[in-house]
Amino acid sequence: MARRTRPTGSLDLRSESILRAVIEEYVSTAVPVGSHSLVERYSLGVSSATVRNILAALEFNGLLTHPHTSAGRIPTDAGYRYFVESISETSQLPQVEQLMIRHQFGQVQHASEQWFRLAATTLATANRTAGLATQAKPRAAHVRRLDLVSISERLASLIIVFREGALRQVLVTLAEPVEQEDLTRAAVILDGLMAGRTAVDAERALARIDGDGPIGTLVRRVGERVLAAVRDYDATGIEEVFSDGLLHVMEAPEFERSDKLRRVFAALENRAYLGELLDRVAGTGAVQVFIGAENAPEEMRDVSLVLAPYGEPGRAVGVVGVLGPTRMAYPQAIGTVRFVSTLMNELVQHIYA
Amino acid sequence: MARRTRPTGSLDLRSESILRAVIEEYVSTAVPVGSHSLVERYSLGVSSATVRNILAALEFNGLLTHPHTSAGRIPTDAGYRYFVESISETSQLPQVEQLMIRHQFGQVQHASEQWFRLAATTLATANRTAGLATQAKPRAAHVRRLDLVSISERLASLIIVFREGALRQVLVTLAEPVEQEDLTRAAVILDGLMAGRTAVDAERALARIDGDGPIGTLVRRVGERVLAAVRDYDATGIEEVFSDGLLHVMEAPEFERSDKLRRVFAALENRAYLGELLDRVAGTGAVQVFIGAENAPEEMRDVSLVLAPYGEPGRAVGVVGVLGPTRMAYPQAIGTVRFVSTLMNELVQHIYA
DNA sequence: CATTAGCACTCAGCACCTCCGAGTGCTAAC
DNA sequence: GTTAGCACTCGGAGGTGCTGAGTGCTAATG
Repeated sequence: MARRTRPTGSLDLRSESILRAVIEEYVSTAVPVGSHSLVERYSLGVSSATVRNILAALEFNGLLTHPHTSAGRIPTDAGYRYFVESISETSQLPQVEQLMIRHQFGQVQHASEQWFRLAATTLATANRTAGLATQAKPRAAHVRRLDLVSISERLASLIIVFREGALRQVLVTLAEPVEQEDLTRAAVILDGLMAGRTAVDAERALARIDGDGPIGTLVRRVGERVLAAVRDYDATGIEEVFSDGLLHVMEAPEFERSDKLRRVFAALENRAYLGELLDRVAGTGAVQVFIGAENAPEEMRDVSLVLAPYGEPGRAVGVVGVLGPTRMAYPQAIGTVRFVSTLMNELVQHIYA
Repeated sequence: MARRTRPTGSLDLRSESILRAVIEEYVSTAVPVGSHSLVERYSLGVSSATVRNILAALEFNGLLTHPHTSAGRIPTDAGYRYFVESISETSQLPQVEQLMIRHQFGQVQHASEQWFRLAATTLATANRTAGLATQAKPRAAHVRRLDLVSISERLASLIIVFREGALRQVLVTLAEPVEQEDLTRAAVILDGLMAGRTAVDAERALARIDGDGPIGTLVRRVGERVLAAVRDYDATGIEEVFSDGLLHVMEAPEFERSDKLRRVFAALENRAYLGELLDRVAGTGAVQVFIGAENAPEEMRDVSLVLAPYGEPGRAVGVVGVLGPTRMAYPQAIGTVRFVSTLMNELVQHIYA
C-alpha cells in the first residue's frame, strides 16, 4: 500500500475512498452522482443505503453538496481541496506520457525564447485544458549585450539582450543625424559599460562617463534609455502570460453559457491578480493548486489553477501551469505540470551552466 | 445631398432608406424589426402597411429575412453587403474620434515593434469589437544587422534584425567552446556579408566565403542558420495576428451560447484561412469587408471582418481590422479601420524615410 | 451496533397545454 | 399608389402534471 497523507480533520478510509469515487465520477461525467450509481460502478462492498449515510456525513463535513434536494452529490471546493491534498505528492506522470512530452521538447531545441510557449501548448494538449506559461524572469536584470542599429537619419533601434535571453527593442529618436558608424561606436562603449551589470550598477557606471563630444552625448542619451528599459524590465512583475488551449476550456459543459466563459477570460486579462498569484508561486518550490473560490477575484470562482515554478531560485524564475474548470482531473494535471516544470528547470540550467 | 453610389441591382431611394433603417435598428437592438416599430421610430412619412409592402419586396430581393412567419425582419448577408457598398466610401470618422485615436498613438512613439498591437487595441476599444493587426512584413526580407551573443560555452544566441524592425533570435549550439571575442569577430564578418541583402543575395555571398580556420567554420555554420531564419521569415505568409478585445465579441447576444463563440475562436486559430484572407487584403489598397457566409470556412458564418492594408506596397505591408458579429456597426467600423490604417501608413513611412 | 431493505418524500426536467401579442399577408376602400 | 382593417401565424411566457433519480428516515437484520 502506498503511503498516503491524509489532510487535517481526516476521514476514515472508507469515507475517503467514497469521496474519491464521487470526485472521479463527477469529473468524468459532469453529472451529480448518486448513491446508487456509485455502488453500481465502483465495487465498494456496501449497499447504497450505507453510501447514502456516508455521503450525508461528507456533506455535513462540507466536502460535498447538493445542487437541490433530490439530486446527487457534487464536490465542494473544500472537497476538491481534501482530495488534492491527499494525492498531490504521489501523482507521478506515466512513463509513456513523459516520453511523449520529452519528445515534443526535443523538437524545438533551437527556437529560443519560445520554450515557455511550448510548455503552455504541451500542458494544454496533455490535459485538454488551458495551459499557461511565463518566461523565466530574473530577480535583477543583467544586461548581456547592447546594440544600436540605424533605421533612418534620426531614428535608431536600441536592442538590449538580457542574460536569460529576453530581448528588448526600443526606438531612439536622435537630436541630429547620426551615422551607423557612430552608433556602433556608442554601442560598443555602452556595451562595455553595462554588460553584466544590473540597473543599479549600470547607473553608477553611466554617471562616471565623460559626457563630452558628440559621441559622449549620444552615449549619455542612449544610456538613459537603456537604464529606463532595464528598470522597466525589472519592474514588470511577471512578463507576459502566454496561454494556449483556451478552446478546451470552452468545451466544458459548465461553460455552455458564455457569460461564465466571459468571466474566465476577463480574469485572464486581470494581470494584477494573475501576477500576484504567479509571484506567490514563483516564491515556493512546488506545484500549487488554487481551487475555485479560493481565488480572490469573484470571476475566478468557477476555475482552478495548477501552477508550478521553474528556473533557478534567486536568479530567474518563471511559472507554468494549467487552468481549467474546478471539475478538473487534478491528479493528471498535477502530474503533467510537475513534469513540465522539471523539464523547464533542465532547460534553464542548460543556459546558466 | 451627398453623392451616393448605389450597388448594382439598385433599389429606389425609399426602399434603400428603409433597408438602412432596418439595419440601423437591428444593429442597435439585436431584435427583429417590424413595420410598426419602424414607422414609430423613423419618420418615414408612410404607414406601416406601405412599409410592409416594401419589406416584402426587400425580402423577395434577398436583402432581408424572417426568422419565422410572425416575426420582424432581419438583414441577410446580402442585405448587409448592399448596405456596406452604399456607404463604404463616404464613411469618415468624426474629428473627435480621430483626435482621440491620434492621441493614443502619440503616447507610445518609442516602444517599437508594438505599433501593430496598439492598432488592434485601439480598433477594439473604438468599436467595442475585436481588433486585429499584423506586423508589417516585407516582400523580401532584408537583413539589417546580425549579432552573436555567447550564452554558455557551447551555446550562443544569434540575433537578426530585419529592415522594418522585426527581430529573430535563434540559439546556436557550437561544436566546440567559443569565446565571445570570436563570436563577435564572426558576427562582424557575417554582418558585413549579409546586411542589406535578401536571402538569395546572402546565399551567394556566403558561398563565396573562405571556409578555412576556426572562424571560417564558425561563420559558415552560423551563416547557414541565418539563411534558414531569413528564408523562414520570408516563407511565413503573415507573421502573427495580434488580437485584442475578444471580450467585446463575447458580449454580443448572438454569442450567448458558447458553442457559437467556440467556432469563432477556432476560426481565429485557423491560420490557413486567416492568412489567405490577409494576403488578399494586403494585395489591394482599400478597406475590405467580408460578411458572414461570404467567408469560406463554415465557422466564420456568424462574423464579419473589416480589414485594411497598411505600409508601403511592394516593400512591407501589414493588415489591420476588426472582427465582430455580422450584426455590426459597419459605418463606424469602416471609418475607424480606414483611419487607423492611414495612421499606420504614416508610421511605416517614417521608418523607411 | 453497524448495515441494509424499504418506503415516503422531494423536486428538476420534460412534455404538454393555453394565452398573448407582435408581427405578418391580403383585400378592399380611399 | 397608399392605407385601414382583418384574419392568421407562431414564438415565448406561464401554468399544470408526470416521471424518475435522488434523498432521509425507520425498522428489521446478521
